[in-house]
Amino acid sequence: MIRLTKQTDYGIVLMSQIAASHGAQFTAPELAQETHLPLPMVSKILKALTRAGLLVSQRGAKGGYALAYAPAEISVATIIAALEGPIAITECVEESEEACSYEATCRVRSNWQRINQAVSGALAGISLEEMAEPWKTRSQVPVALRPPAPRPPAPRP
Amino acid sequence: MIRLTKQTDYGIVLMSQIAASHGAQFTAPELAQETHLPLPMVSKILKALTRAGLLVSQRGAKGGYALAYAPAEISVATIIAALEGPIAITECVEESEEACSYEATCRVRSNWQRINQAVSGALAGISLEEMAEPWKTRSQVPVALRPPAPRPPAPRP
DNA sequence: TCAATCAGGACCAAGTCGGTCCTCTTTGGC
DNA sequence: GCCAAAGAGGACCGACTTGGTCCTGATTGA
Repeated sequence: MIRLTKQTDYGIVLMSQIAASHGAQFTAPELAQETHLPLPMVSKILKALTRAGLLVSQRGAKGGYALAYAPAEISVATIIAALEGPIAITECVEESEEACSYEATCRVRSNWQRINQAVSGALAGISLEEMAEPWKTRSQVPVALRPPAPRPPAPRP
Repeated sequence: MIRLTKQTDYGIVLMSQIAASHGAQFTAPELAQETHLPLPMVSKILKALTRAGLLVSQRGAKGGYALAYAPAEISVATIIAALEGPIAITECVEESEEACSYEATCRVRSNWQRINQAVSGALAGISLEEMAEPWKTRSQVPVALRPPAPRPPAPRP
């Protein structure tokens, strides 16, 4: 299914939590408590985000994690990419030019790129800053659109 | 990762193949041959698409599958939904109101809806008709947009 | 020196996916 | 009326991915 892993899900929650207190530094246990997520998981994810360069860490006593960039500069797409690699809706859009054997005959190949761009464009259009505050308060138009989506065929009797 | 299952991937390929020959009827073996996908898989997927109402099937000798709607009326989102259920980027946007236990404290809950809408909007904006022909030939603007996506932070040294 | 923190793996149970196969039912042609 | 071609519907299994835990270091401030 088109679904983020829980790790990424949690990662966005954590980043949002940090973003909500501008520039503050949090320890893993603090974040685990505030988000009600299991500490080992939180710790694991924070490490990954640090390795990816989205967080900066301070070791030792009085240590913790803080954002490496302003919330407005970090998009949801970036966080996803940090935790699970480049967004690739399908194997055949992955950069690894591992030549899918059907490439020559596959008529949709080029269109996968397009779908992928649509999705990652949508995700790149949402910043951490926006994630940190409830949606309601924002007067926003939805990000991706095109006239009324083709009405989904009703389930046949 | 944000990735479609192969079943869905193949499903879109198959639907596109059928769409490319307007209204024609194909047998599973024919489609397997044209797309170079394993027959049992093809068969399985066609059955699922039929059950979902996107294809109509004709049993018996001279049987086969054909589209239930015009290619322009079927969106990629519809196909995905048919094969793997409603698009839900995260557990907490699933309709089943299975009350995630953190709901009260989760600050991003409402924003997941938004991400989900962005993604499904992007997918709903691409029709099967477009998938059936190579991208190059179309003079299209990308589907999902918003001004220049916030530049992704460069990987830190 | 010690306790608090982060870093980096190893490890495992459970679930999901990709793929195959088998047995029915339906239908058209001879 | 019989047979072959085709779809319908499952059962089944191996392999991989995920979610989650735990352990052992390395740093650093008090």
